Amino acid sequence: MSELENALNLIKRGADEIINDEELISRLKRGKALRVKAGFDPTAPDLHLGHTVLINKLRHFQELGHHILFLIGDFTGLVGDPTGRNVTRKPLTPDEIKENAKTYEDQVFKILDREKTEVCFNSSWCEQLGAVGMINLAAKSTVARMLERDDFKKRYASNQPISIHEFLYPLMQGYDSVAMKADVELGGTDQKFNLLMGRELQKGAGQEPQVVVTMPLLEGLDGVQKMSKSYGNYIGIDEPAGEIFGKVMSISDDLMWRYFELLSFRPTTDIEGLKKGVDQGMNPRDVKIQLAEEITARFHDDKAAGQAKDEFINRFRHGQLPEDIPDMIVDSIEGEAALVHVLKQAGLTSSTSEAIRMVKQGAVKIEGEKVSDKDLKLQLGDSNIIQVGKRKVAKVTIK
RNA sequence: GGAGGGGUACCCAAGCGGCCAACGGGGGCAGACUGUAAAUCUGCUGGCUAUGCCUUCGUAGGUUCGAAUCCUACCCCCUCCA
Repeated sequence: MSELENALNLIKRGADEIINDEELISRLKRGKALRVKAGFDPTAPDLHLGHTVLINKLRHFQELGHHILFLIGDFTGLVGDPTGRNVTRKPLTPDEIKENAKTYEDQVFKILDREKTEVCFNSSWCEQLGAVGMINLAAKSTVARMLERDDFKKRYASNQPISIHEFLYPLMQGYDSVAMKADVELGGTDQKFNLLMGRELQKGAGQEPQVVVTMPLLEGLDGVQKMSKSYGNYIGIDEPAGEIFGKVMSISDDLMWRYFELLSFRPTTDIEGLKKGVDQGMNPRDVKIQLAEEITARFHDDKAAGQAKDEFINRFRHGQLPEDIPDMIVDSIEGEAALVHVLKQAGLTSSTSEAIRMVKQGAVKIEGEKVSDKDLKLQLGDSNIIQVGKRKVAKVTIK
């Protein structure tokens, strides 16, 4: 295979769509490093695996020697993007944005090479635009065109509100491409419209239009909705190793292959092999463990991933208690403390009502013994390991 | 500006004077089972100083022995017309 073919294969891996192939090929043939842009919103500095699908693709480009432009949409952050929410987001202060941007960098450079990545802020050109500039920009598109966009169309059809300024976002994003002279822009499939707007505006500005590469949206832990913080179905890349490992293990056996495709750095041939193995009777659990280990190691290290794996196996396959059990101290009243109140105070349940429910359902164990009496009292000086369900444990001392 | 529809728990969505802490679904949690925090099945899903009490059906008042349900005002969303 030629170098060009190798490059193309890597770029295409997992990608949903490339607009368009020929333009990409002809640019690659020139042999010059391409300016590859991807934008991120600074309102959500906690990255999750869904974001990394895109970052992994940036890494592919980086490995091929291209110039990565990591754009932080701080201007957007100042205004407050209302997309999909009915609660107005409070605009961020410049300090908060700076803070978030820093968090972003810390997280992103677990995947990208810091030395070879240029971080940009769109405020540096958007602020110069001014009201006149904005209106000129707005004149470059039409309402009908905006309503073609799938999410606007859907919201419009289902009587969901669309604010006027949401129409400005695609334009601003497109303008970023002009200002950055992007050769390639990456985004999720939901970004397609915005990405294409970049092409339009670049043409208007006399530039060669950028090649657009869209990446599929990663499904969250539920396997249905896209991974997002607001759905609570995400794996944050800042989470402890044990959490990342466990969450990966909690995805369904079907979803696992999707994660392999979009998140693993293992060659496609490896993954095909694993699939065949499972078809021939290999336990999917063991394959999932490999995936969990790879992903955990990426955001921590091999050692932490190994520990997370051992702990997981001990805990869930052999039913052992975790190694680190937090110590909690709960006050007694007149020498005793009701179990349900202890559970709440120790943070094992969120309310006493929930504690009662948990006891009723047989979820509470003291020193491994199931508790069925919801009126049980603990005595002053008692110190017990209390479990609620499989995942919550604490050593609770009554003081 | 005019006419109409609508705002119910984490989300969707019933209820339209007492039997409503509020049907159903989703999500979440728990239990059983298991090869995994997979799949499947079952249960639970406002709070509390707890056999009772308190808060919750857009907001604020009112009617009533009693309101998510009726009345008034206000706020917000949507549709059509202008």
